Amino acid sequence: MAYWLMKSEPNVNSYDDVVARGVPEEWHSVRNYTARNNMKAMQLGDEAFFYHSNIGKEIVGIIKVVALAHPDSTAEPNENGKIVWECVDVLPVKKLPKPVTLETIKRTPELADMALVRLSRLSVSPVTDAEWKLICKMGGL
DNA sequence: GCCAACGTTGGC
DNA sequence: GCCAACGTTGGC
Repeated sequence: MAYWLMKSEPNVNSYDDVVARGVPEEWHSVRNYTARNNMKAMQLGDEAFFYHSNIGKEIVGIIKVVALAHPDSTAEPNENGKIVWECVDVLPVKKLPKPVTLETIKRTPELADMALVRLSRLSVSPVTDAEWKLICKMGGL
């Protein structure tokens, strides 16, 4: 069981939007190979932090992987007729009672080296067990 | 709105 | 295969 962090712009798809729909949904529109590869490495039941980029800049909840990587329904085939972009399907698990902000993460020595901080443009990144546990605790879980 | 970081593209 | 130019992401 591995842990991840997935970014979304809350004005496009917020955690509350996902909860309100209440059905599994594709984590579509990722167009970066590293992020895609991270999704291909995900297993059923893996959990991920849901991070609001641009607005809020904080981890607001937890989602889980309910379908392994499959072709992204929003992707166009390339010149060889292949769809290279894939995504997993996710469901919300629970909201963090206290969102953990990027600022807090940067100020916390144990978290300052997270992929979220080091690779700020990567929209799907790995989270270590230690980072996961600490953020859950800081988030009030 | 600016800019740093980084990925992609295309000329050579 | 290198590198300059350009585009995008996302924090500030």
